[in-house]
Amino acid sequence: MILCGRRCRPLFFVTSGNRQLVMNENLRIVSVSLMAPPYTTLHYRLPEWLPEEMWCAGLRVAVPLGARGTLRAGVIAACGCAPDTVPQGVELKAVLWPLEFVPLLGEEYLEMVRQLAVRQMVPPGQILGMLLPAGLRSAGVRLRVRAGGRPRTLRLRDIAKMADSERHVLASHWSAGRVEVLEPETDEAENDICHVTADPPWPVRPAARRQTEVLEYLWENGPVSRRRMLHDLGTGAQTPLLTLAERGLVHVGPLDAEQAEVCGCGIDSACHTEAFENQLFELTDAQQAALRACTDAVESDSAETRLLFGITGSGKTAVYLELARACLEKGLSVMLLAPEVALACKLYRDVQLRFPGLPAVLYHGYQSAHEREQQFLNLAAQAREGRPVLIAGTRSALFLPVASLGAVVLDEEHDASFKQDERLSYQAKEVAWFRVAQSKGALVLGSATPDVKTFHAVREGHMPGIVLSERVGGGTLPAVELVNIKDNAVKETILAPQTLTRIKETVTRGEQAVILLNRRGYAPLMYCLDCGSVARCPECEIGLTYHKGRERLVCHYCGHSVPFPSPCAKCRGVHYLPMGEGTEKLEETLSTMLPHGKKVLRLDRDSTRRPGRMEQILAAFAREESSILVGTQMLSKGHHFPSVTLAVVADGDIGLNMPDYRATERTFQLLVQAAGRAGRGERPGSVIIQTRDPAHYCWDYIRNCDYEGFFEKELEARRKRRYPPFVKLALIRLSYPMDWPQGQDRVNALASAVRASGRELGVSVLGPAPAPLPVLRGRRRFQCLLKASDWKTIRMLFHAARQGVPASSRLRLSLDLDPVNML
DNA sequence: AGCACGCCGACT
DNA sequence: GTCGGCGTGCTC
Repeated sequence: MILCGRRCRPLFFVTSGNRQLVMNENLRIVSVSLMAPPYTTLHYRLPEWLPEEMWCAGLRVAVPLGARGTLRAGVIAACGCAPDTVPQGVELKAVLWPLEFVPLLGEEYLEMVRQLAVRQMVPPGQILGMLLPAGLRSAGVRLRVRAGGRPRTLRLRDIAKMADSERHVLASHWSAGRVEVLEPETDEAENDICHVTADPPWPVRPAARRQTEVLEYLWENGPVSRRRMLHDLGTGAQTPLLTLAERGLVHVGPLDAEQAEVCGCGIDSACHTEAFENQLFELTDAQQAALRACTDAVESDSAETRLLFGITGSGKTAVYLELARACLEKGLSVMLLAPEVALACKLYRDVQLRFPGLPAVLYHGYQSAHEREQQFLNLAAQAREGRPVLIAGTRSALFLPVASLGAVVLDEEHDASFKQDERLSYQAKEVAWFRVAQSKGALVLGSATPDVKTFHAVREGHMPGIVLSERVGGGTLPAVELVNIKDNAVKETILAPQTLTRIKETVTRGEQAVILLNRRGYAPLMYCLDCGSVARCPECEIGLTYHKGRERLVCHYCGHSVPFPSPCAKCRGVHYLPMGEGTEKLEETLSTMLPHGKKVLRLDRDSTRRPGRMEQILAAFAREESSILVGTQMLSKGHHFPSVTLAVVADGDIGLNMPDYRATERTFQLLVQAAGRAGRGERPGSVIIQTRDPAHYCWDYIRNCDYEGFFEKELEARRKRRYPPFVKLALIRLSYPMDWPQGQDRVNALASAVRASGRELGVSVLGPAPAPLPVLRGRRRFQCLLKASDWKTIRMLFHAARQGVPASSRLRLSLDLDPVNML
């Protein structure tokens, strides 16, 4: 096979007539990865109406598909395919027209796409469909031709209908630069973003079921395009949506600039960014050493990894920024990536503050489609010209095109959200490593509580670790205190009396407190006093959580909800006992207990559903409009409030008993991070952790902020129980619809096949056991845990298992390598 | 995703 | 007898 290079000229000419013809025939077949369904990679002839040398891998093209020749956008995967790679008996269609003059994607980018495709076991087109912004994978573009008299605009499908001679004329205009590719017509349904404008309960008649359905859907799914909503809810939702829009309960339309701003970066004005003015300009010796270690990694002629292990406030960001500058000065690109939009924005702002005028770009998922498209195009152009850029963003920025990547920095590398994404499940660390490996750059992992696997790699000598052990500016670590709540006398709240006292003292002094409770809603369990049953989700069999403000019982796994009050599903009774306590109730309880005039704010997924709400809440708390902020783990990340002197972890045990080998590790990380919220200002802070198990080994390490001690203990436990980093772990998830009678038999049959090939390949197979959530969204779920010495064997096993399931089967199986949550 | 082809209920 | 429902299957 002959692959054309970037500037694709035919690789060779053969002068003798006949042979040249044969060669040209070969060169005139390309394979195209479709970026829209069916996402396959298909072969096409190159058309005679455009010059041969313009086609090359990475070029986006429009191709006809199917009997009616409807157009799809695709990317040329390879040029000059041998005719024998084309399946027999298919008549090749011709590529219709290119979508651009120069290829959007370079060879390195295509290689990344191929790798991802292999790893996810999906066609490359599907990967492209996920990585490129919508406008760049649409065949709906128009061409503006400036030739002769007045310019005309034509759609690509008009070209499909043209006579050959006409196409040749157009082609000559194209080659002479008289044609411009216009952006695809913006799809109104795609551009209209719908979101709820008021918190529940909403003033809607109970009889208006469709309106309630729309509101609940939007509440559950956040701002979504009208297209997606109608797709999910059916076109029947159109009328109720318009009614709601008219009544002002729902906003429909493009997000205006102000809202878009607040959606992503309003956080800047809400939180004080750390005082870089004082700290950053002079690096401490430790920071200098860390910086040197990182720049060495950039300069070496192989790709290298560094762990930057530093407690909160030890000045990691300053090192990142100096590293970024060093890279740019050498003409290399840099990516600074954070696990959350707000943190990414903060990094970006830090860059702007520190190095005004540097070519920096902010990229995250909350930007408009058009914005992302422009960014992608811009970066691709810079990459083609080899100009270095600095990208600050969330992990989705990993997939932007850049030239000569000097370094990728993953801040908070232990964060689980570096693994998961709704559309694409990937390990940011692995993709980042792949990208720096391509350019022999450096991967810098930063964390105060590194992933156990990462730290193990350091200990084993696979990567150098750099320690920043002192807080810049000499702030002290907060004192950590355990409160036993096993025999809590006060039943109304999970907060023990002494905790309450401490909270009251704090707010009376005019200081602030944050309270972490990792359960949203009002009450996680609703107990029917008439029949003694607990309200459960009909789809998931999981307990429904009472949301008081919303007047509904909600399933936290699938989002299904029922109005409350409504009769018990079992006995039609109407008397319930709410049990347990979520953030909503804690907020309510606390506000009745505080001294007069002291207020409570709440930060969780429910209070921040409307665009901009999170920033408003954080800003109000930063302005000290309230004394207490109650919230889920959302509030443990990176925010900096100088007046907070007390952090309370209301239930330190959540997570310790989860069915996940990483539960302890994650509890440790979360709690250390939460502890970092207190005492970041002038006044010393303290932390209270409430627990039913004060003897658990992890508390001592948390109290002393002793990561390494914790690491040793945890590693020993994993060695004993054969968990990563000592083995590779994967989960095969199986599910079938509950109404499928043969389901159980099929699962059993598949399971014995998997166990058999497991024995053959040396993979230990556990299960299948019912998943921790045995029923979800109407499907019964099982999982098989696989332990092997390498990933390849696991993939082989999964491939074999999937071969054994007919395509028509209602049994679904998916492979999760190194599962982040085992639920 | 579209759009074909292909087998079973309420109509001229 | 036909029109039409949407259940599988393919697209170079």
